[in-house]
Amino acid sequence: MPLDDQKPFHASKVQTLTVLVQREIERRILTGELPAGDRLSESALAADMGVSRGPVREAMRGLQQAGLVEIVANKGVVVRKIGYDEAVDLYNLRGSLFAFMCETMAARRTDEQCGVLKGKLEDMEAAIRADDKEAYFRTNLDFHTTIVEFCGNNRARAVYEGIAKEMHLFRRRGLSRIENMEASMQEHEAIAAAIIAGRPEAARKAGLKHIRNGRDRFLASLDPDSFAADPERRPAAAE
Amino acid sequence: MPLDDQKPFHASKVQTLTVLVQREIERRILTGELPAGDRLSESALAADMGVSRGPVREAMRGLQQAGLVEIVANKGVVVRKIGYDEAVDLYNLRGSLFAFMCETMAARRTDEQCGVLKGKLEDMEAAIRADDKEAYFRTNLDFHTTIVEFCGNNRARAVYEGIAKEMHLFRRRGLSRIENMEASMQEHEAIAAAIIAGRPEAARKAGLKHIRNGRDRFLASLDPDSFAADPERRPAAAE
DNA sequence: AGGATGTAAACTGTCAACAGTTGTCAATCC
DNA sequence: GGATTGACAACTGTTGACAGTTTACATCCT
Repeated sequence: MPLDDQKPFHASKVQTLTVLVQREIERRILTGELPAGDRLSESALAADMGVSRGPVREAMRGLQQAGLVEIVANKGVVVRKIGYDEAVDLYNLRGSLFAFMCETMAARRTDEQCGVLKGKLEDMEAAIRADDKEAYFRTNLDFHTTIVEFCGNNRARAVYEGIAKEMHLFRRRGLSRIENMEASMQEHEAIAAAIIAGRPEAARKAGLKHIRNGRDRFLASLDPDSFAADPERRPAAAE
Repeated sequence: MPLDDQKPFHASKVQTLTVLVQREIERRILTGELPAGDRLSESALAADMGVSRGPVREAMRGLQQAGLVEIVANKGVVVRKIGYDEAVDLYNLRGSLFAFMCETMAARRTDEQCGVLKGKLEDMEAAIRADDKEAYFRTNLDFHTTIVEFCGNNRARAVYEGIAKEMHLFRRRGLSRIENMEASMQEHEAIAAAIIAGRPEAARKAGLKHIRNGRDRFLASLDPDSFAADPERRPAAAE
């Protein structure tokens, strides 16, 4: 037993290669390192990470179920590409989920949770006063995460986070810019107020409105060719 | 190759073994053939199905992401066991999703879809008049599926169906008996009426109420020891 | 007898090799 | 010249084997 191993704790080998690989590929997809539509070669990825193809294949199976890649038999796996309609669907679904979480948290909230939520709100206000868009983006994310966690429904949280990851497939990098911090902030205040007041229905409506506004802001910001890469998904401009 | 069978056309080999295995294991779990809490041995399953361990392992990875099994490194995979609180969470989440779908369909419905929906409703009425619980159960399922499909949001449908599968993990077999067909039928009529009338908000409320009533009926029907198998999940009756 | 310890069996994690399929590209034929 | 065909290359699907870990059990000591 080599006792020179300088690991702080032995917590190293409890991780299986498959999990590591899946996490790494997911990271590459979410950061855009592997852009949507890219074809992923098992051999190449395996060689790149210094593992065999087994763990890579298993990781792919997980990513497929998560909706991040598509697998075609005997052809390979590609990073999933999301069309216009699907993007709208995802926004709507996420809105419904977030509304549900706001509602649920409003019904179950504790005083401590309210305190934490108020804190996040103040962080955002501070970022606005400092006109620090980067900080606002971060605290904004934090605010959402807080609600998602405090709603207490773990399955809903898992689904929500999965959808959020999926949405990275069409939100281009650098969307961290917030167009209208004040408007966004007002929506956050409405959500927090309803939750803290313990009014589930009001919280639900506020949460839904917030995501819908985000959706509309995003769609409005699209140049028409954004989804041109897969035009066959586009036509259904109805509804 | 004992798995693939009497396919009339050669359309069999486009299916990969992993998919077949995953489907088969999922079937065994949903039918209760592999009960919740059971430990699954890769070697045993592989031998039983006449394939090697590779496809089985890949299938497991997919089932894990779907929430049907849990995988612990170096220990194995067990059919997921759902505690009382998680069951309630799943019902609530499903209610929120179904409500969203009713709302969405009400906003997008076509005349043709309304016709189909009316047809399903009549099928259920016929089953009630005939006092055929089996037929009612079937047409009831059909009614729900129709809404889920016609809402047009494919991602929402996938999530909903995943949740529904997961709920099989705690709904014991033979729950197909419907306690109160008339009450259930009234709720269905309210949903259909709101959708056909094109009133999204009313449809949402009707759909939500329906699942909530189903949840309460289910919870009320529990003998207190139903979830005793994993008592550590029970205590958190607070919050 | 009861608990600790060491050993063996069984199983999971990983890998490398084989088999089958898809897509490409050049040679051939009309 | 253009389309068809056939072989080759690259890749995926599947398998069997090997290595490391966990678990159960028998043994030994107190």
